[in-house]
Amino acid sequence: MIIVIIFFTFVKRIIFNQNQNILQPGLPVFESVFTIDCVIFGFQEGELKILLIERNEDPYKDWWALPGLFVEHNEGIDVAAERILYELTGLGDIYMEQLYTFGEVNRHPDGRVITVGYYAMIRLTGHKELKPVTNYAKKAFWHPVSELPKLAFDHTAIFEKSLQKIRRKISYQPIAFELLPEKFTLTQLQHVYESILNKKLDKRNFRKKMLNYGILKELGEKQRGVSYRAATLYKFDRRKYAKLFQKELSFMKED
Amino acid sequence: MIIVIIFFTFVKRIIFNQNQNILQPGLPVFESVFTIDCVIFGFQEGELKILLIERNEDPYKDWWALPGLFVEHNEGIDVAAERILYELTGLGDIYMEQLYTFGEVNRHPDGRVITVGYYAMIRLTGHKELKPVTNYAKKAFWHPVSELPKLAFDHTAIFEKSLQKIRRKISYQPIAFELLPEKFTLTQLQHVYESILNKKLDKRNFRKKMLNYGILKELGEKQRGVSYRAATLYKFDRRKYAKLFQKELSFMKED
DNA sequence: ATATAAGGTGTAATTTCTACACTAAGTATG
DNA sequence: CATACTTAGTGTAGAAATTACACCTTATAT
Repeated sequence: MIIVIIFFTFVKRIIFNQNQNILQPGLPVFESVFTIDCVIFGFQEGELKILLIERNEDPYKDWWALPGLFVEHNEGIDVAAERILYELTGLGDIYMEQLYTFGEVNRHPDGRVITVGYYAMIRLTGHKELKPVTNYAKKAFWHPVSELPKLAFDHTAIFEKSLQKIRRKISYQPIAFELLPEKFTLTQLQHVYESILNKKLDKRNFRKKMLNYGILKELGEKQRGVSYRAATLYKFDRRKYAKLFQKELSFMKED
Repeated sequence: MIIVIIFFTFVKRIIFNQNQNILQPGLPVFESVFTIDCVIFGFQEGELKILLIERNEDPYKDWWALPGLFVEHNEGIDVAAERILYELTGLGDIYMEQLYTFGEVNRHPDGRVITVGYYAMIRLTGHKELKPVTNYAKKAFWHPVSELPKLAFDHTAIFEKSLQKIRRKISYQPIAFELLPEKFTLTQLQHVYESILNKKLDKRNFRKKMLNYGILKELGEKQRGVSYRAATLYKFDRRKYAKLFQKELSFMKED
């Protein structure tokens, strides 16, 4: 009996998945289901938002959730993250970083599912259309982080971890531009910081510090179409930004 | 034929693993094998070391590797990390933090295996005996990070990531004590920093800074059994350390 | 022309960081 | 017991970064 089962198990593997594991006998091998969930931050209407989907599948059908799906056998997890985000929201070519892996036994009601969280901060101009490409999601929608709905699974915990992460990150790397349009004012930039850190910053000190980084390039232009006095527009200088970033990295690598 | 295979697959699941996944039909579910690898830092003979095992199983039999094994279905990954470290090295009750998840397709020669890296910094006094409890490992041994052997799988990359992580970490949190005995001298502490950061630090500035944190308690005692002038011993003040750490956390949580 | 709302600017006090070199104290040796 | 040796232990001045703080300017709307 047992032999028959083992035999069919192997046949199944060969048929369904060439890349399936053939692990040494003697090892207690358990296979698990593996997903990726994405926390995508955007800045819209002066607020920090994240991208949620409305699920179209059980469990948690009709709930809001982070965009997340299963990882396939023939794709690395970084690549999988990009595919998954695209399939559920229509957003492509988004570079995400790994956040944390959530592997509590009961985090998924239907069985053992381990998930890797990814996060990114993106620019919302060019108004990318949100439309799920598969039908695991009914729709995708930006929600302000200040008033998130209840989320499926442990997604609230994943979101909170990602918020902690970007708070830390903007404190030692000036990456807040990623949330703004190409051209932005210093006040807009300050608002991004304030909404991530959730506290007010001093205007003069903020400007002094940002300009001192030396990665902002003042454009000749002013804001257009705004009531009251228009502010100067800046963009960030990729060359100098790269240099600063390298310094940051070299601090980490330090030989 | 296919029906028979599916049937036996279910039978196998029921027999071998009660906790197996029962996931909704319609989803393209691929199961993967899941492991944890641990990077354990220690400080011995004035050097930063990590704990390696000599593998007793294919693939990479007889190679040096990070202690790592499969995660079981009924254990969360944090718990699994502790179990795995114990089984391969005999070290128990070690609190580890998650490092990163490595999920490249071909990182394991026998199939798709995703691994979660964990790391810890531990105190080597009380001379914990290293003896593998299972026979997946022949032995466990401390290796200086300055001259590591070639490691199995992508374990060298995992190690490098962990080194980056602790470098960052000691730069904003004074956690280097974890590597030292209960009572230590400031010079010993400085050596720990120097070997992690891999650069010389200024003695006076280092002492000033450490004492300013206010988490070191000067014991009345001096070093014993040392040639030449004995240095003052310190231990770290858990209460004040906890306070500082809370402040650190509250910076992260910030409401 | 006037009111309104945001843009934009400087300084002083404090704290933190960096660079730098000599004396003190205990052990080992002859 | 005198001397050599080795590590312990200490302070200061200049530079850089951080903080707190308030008013005038300028474009638009009425």
